[in-house]
Amino acid sequence: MAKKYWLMKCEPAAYTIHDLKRDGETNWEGVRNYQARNFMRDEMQVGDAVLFYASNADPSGVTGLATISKAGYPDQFCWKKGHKYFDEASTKEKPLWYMVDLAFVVAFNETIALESLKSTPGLEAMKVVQKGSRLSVQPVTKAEYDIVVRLGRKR
DNA sequence: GCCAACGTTGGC
DNA sequence: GCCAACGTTGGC
Repeated sequence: MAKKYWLMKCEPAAYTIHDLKRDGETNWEGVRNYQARNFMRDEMQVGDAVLFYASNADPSGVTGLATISKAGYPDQFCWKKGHKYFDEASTKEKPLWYMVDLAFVVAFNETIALESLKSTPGLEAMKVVQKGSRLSVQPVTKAEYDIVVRLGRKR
């Protein structure tokens, strides 16, 4: 399968690109949205490229790059009673939610703010720049990915 | 911290 | 199957 490109959101209070740099690799668990789940379960492949996006941040924007190091597999945290992400609707026979693993690639020196994304030609169609877009895992095109990487390298 | 936009739930 | 109520997301 051809390499795909993604944007994945996370609040800095939960996890940042610097945490990922320190850890090298992390589990991307806790996604509880069907669209996002379907992308992780059905489409993500090892080696896919990821724009790491900080939401609810100052400023919000892309803070670095990551890559998929493990493709979609059942979210283990659904099965832990009492855990924040416990969900009894998900069983080992029929998992409801999925997670992937991410590996660190690079942290940008400066956040590429949402504002910059909005004003950059070629990125108009990105979901993240559209008002009210809450999807935490979203596909981006190679062209969009390349533009963002170029913005990141400049700084 | 506010609040608009969105997704999900549940009564009917 | 509609839609109001609710909970959550995320920009500001």
